[in-house]
Parts: sequence; C-alpha cells; structure tokens
Amino acid sequence: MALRHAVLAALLDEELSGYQLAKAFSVGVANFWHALPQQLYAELARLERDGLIAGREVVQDTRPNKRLFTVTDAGLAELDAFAAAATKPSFLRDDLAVKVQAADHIDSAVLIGQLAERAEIARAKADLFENLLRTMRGAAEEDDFLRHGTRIGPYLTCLRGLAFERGNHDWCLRTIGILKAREAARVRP
Amino acid sequence: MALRHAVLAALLDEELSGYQLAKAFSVGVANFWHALPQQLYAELARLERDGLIAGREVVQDTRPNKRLFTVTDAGLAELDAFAAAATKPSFLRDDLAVKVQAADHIDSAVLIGQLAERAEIARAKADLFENLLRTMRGAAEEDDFLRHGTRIGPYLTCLRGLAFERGNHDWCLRTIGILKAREAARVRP
DNA sequence: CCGCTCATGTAACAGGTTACATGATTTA
DNA sequence: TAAATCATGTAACCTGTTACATGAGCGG
Repeated sequence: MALRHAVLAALLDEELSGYQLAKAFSVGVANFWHALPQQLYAELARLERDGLIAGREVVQDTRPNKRLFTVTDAGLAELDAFAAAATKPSFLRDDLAVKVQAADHIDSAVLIGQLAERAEIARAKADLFENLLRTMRGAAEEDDFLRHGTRIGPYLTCLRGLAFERGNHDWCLRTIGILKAREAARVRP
Repeated sequence: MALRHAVLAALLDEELSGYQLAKAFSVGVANFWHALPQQLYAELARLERDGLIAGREVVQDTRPNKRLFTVTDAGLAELDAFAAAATKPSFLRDDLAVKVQAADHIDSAVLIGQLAERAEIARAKADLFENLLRTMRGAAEEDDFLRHGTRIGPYLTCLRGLAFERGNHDWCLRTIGILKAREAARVRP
C-alpha cells in the first residue's frame, strides 16, 4: 500500500486535481513513483473516504468542474508513520534488460534499435529533469538552495531521477557500441 | 507477460532447477528482473506446459530430487518474438523515494537512518556485482572479453546493475549530507 | 536438537494494467 | 474539422505478494 503515500507526498506541496496529479504521475515527471490515472482517481477516492485528504470543488465556466485535494492532519500523521516504518527494497523490472540478458541468442540489429530508442527517451527525460531542477532552484546556486531553500524534497527526488536517466543513457550507448564492435569482429575477425 | 521472458533469458546459459532459479532471482543477483520463488515455480510449470522449456528429472540420494529446465526451440522463438516487439518503458517505484519526496514534512533523523541503511545495501550489492563481473570475464581484460567473449548478455545486465547501485549509493550519501547540513543550519542559522 | 539448506508447491489477497465510457472546449 | 486538452471515472483482467504446507539431511 505505497501508492497511497506517493499520492500524499505529491499533494504536500500543491493542491491538485486528479487530472493534474495524473499528469505529474504519468507524463515523465514521475521521478519518485509511477501510476496510471485510473489508479489515482481510485486512490484519491479512498484517501478522501479515510479522511487523509480533503477535496474542494472548483466551479469553472469553460472547463468541466474539478476537485482540488489537500493533505489533512490525519494524512500527515499517516505519512509520518509510513516514513518511520521499514523501507521495502526496490527492484528492477525492465523488459529491455531481459532482452539484453538474452543478447547472445537474439538478433543484435533489433536489440541495437531498441537500445537506441531507449537512449533517446532517457536523454529526453534527463533534459526534462534538468529543466525542472533549474525551475525549482530559481535564481539561487544549487548548494545555497539545498542548504536554505524550502521544499527540497521534490528537488532531491528529481536529482535521483536525473542520475538514473543519465545512467540509463550511458549504459544504452555503451551496450550499442559493444554489440556493434562484436558484429564487426564477427564479419572480419 | 514478461516474467516468462525473464525466466527464458535466465535459462539460456545454464540448465537450472526452480530452486536455483529462485536463488538467482531473489538473492541479490536479480540484476535484470526480480521475482519470488512462488512466481517462478508457477511460471516454470506454465512454460513447460506450453513447450517453451523442457525439464528432466535428476534423482539424488541425500537431497530431494530436482527438475532441471532447458529452453526449447519454441522457447527461443518466443524470445525472438519478444525481442522484436516494442519494449515497454521501465518505471520507478521506490518507497524510499516517496519518503524523500516528503522530506520537508517528516522527521529528518528517521529519513537519514533509512537512507544510510539503503546506502549500505547498495554498497553491498555493488560489491557483489563487481565480483560477479570479475568471475565472468575471468583472466581477460574487460574490453577483450566484451569484444570476443561468449555470453556477454549477463555481463551487460550486470554492468547496468552495478551502475544503478552505485548511483543509488551516491544519491543516498549526498541526500544524507544535505539533510544534515540543513539540520545544522536550522539550529544556529 | 535447533536452525539452515535443498526442493516444490497451493491459496488467498493486494495491486497494477487494459479496455471502455462521456462530453465540452480550445488549438492546429 | 480533426485532434488534443480538460475532467472523471467503471469493469474485467492479469500480475505480484503474503501466508502457509511439507519433509529429509547437514552443520554447529
């Protein structure tokens, strides 16, 4: 039951609607958790029912009305309890890694294509994260912001996302290089 | 349905029993996928039923008998098809990241403790991966092994695991440093 | 003799994914 | 005028996790 806490954590810094939350969780920016809109709407309903968040209706003319959610004191207490409990280890689950594991037995041209695709996605995400970080720290130097800024949580998770995507990118490119070198070596050894 | 392919990929290089597979998938070495023993036994049964792997009984005196599994031609074809299909993006799902996201609202002593714990786990895993890599390449230089060695798939996924755990470790330590500096700044600003 | 390793599962439950449904408004 | 955006969900299905079951040998 950790989607709960991910939603609470996301609502700490801004009041959001389900739709806005869904954007934050799916469109790239999901640097600390990933979830689909359907999960989020369901989870918001449960959180509100349990009194951990409170929603207020915002009536709009041109757009459909929306409900903005805030974390309640009970919600904060729940997050405290979550933070104090033992952290579950995080595991890898990546289709691309499975394909690379089988690299010696499958067509390497296909694999190289998929690695290139992933490298590009990783690069785009890294760029996005860099921009987000710049926006968050504003005019301040990074060290200064981290020492004295308010709300560094999102900044810290974004730093992790950035490092992760850079690692991804580098690994894809290196793997492509190795596979190509082997192909060349196989043709004229 | 990707556990299927992860199991197939794991069985490519050695004939394994369910028990041995389970060890490879749970005890640390899960650098390209993670799964529990129960999932694996169930998946092995399905794979055998579908003719993608073949099992042979090995009778043992002192130990209970076991069944060793090998990938069939149909299994290889299935892996080929999987490799050719579009790769699903991989997503982050980490309790610790959720806690860090909420860093501004929860007790930082607790958080620092959990980050230190995770840093230690990451360090241990990185060490393990380094040893695995050394074992895999044997006497050869890394470049040489990667260019001419057989079975580099597992080596490549292990490289990724290593980079991932190092990134994890660095991020945990850096985050701890930042949180401590902020605590100090709050006491005497 | 207690706990660990080998060896294989079943059953119930929680969590995540896919497919589908609706409908107005702005942008290309 | 077609497509994307805003806005919210339901239902069926697939996947992963937790809890439990069994039993022999080996090491401290």
